[in-house]
Amino acid sequence: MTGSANDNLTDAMEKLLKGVDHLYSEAELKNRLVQAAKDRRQLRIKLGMDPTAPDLHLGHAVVLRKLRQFQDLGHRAVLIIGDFTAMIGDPTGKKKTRPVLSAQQVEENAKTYFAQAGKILDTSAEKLEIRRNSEWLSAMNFADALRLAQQMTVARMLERDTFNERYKAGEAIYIHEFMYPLMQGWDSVMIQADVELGGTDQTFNNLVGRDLQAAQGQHPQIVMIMPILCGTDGVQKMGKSLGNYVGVSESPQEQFGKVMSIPDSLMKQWFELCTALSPQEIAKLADGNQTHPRQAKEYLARLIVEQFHNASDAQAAADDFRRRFSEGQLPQEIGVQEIDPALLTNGQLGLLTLIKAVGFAPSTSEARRLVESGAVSFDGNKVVDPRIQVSVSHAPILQIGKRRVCKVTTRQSSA
RNA sequence: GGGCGUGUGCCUGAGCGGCCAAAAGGGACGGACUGUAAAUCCGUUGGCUUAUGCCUACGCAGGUUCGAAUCCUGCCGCGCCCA
Repeated sequence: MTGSANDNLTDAMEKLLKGVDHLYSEAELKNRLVQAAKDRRQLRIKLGMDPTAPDLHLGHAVVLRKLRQFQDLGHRAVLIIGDFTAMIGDPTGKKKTRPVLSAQQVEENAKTYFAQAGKILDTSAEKLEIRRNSEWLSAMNFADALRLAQQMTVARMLERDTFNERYKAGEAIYIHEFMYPLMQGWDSVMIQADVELGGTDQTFNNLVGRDLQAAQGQHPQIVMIMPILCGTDGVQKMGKSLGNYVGVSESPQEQFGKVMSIPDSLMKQWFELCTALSPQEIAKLADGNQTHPRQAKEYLARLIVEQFHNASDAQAAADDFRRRFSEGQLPQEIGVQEIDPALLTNGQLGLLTLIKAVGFAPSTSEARRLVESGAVSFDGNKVVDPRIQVSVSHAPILQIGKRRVCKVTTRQSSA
């Protein structure tokens, strides 16, 4: 009994430590796991979500996957919807004041969030608890807030990188920004978190939670920090606004293609943070002498697509990719775009108009540029003259570059 | 409250009253080469039913000029310094 319990613990620790950037602290986590097993109690694993960004990508998935591991070991994920803290916004940079979200917007964003997070998390009731921090934060009055502020010194606040840098650079730091870490830390107190997960940018906030809990006589939470995933450009961290992300709800084709486009230098990190492969397997795949980089990348792409779709979708995406980009052929399935018959004059319309109508270019000028630069082919023939008129009665294929292809038909006037 | 400074295209950042749809770099897009990798090279990068044409653009509103992103006035935003 003791022997196998120990083995379980070792296994669990090994699993939980994989891919972790920082852990405060390993010893505490181990003790907490042992104690929980003894008390037959689930650990409460906290993760905060920002209700303004409902589009999840691979970067979010890194932390969510870690949370899932805890769930698989029997623990309970406690997701905090930061509806109250969203009024401030995490002061990671100099952003304009966030618009206050209505309760309804928060609700909708949360719904979208869970629809996506559900692809990764175990959503069964005993493994997942969802809370909103307005629940306790909006009930606090000024005196409560002051008591909370008493727990922290300015010097301590200024340790935080973003504050430190801004302070040294002489940039403005508003007092209310100091409240953010305190509020987030208070969340930990209120839900009695055992562990809080987060990316490296959350280190300070999460550690504040530890202090506040200790001051309230709770066992301070263990803080587990995951690395920030690099985006497809291989330079900046993955983010929606940077356009270098792979979204969890994108199509298998899109996900596959995006993964294939990452720089080789990024593969190792992605294998580590986005797949369940062992370090040994990863070492083999990341070594160009043992595995051809293209091979390795294709495998990576499949593993990732599988997580958000399924194995056969991943296979299909791989086949499609090969066909289109390696062999330069048209895809198996070509999407059909219908255009408004009103655009036709004597059964024809200008090529530029067509390109715009099917959404391949945002403006006629852009369409013109594409044509003039030799990117466009119609009906299998390259077209360079922007003035050409075409007919679409035979459902011709329009292609721009390698990625944009469609079959064009006219919409049947049904009304 | 006072003083000084600043506000340009997706971003950074030049810009003499005319030659500015606006230098340069980045990014993005298209092409060549490839493994939709990296590196390199070429082209494009406000809009307009298709244009040696027109329209809209340099924080906002006015003004001075034949003519303004460039000068003047007011307003707004941002930053620094003094109080």
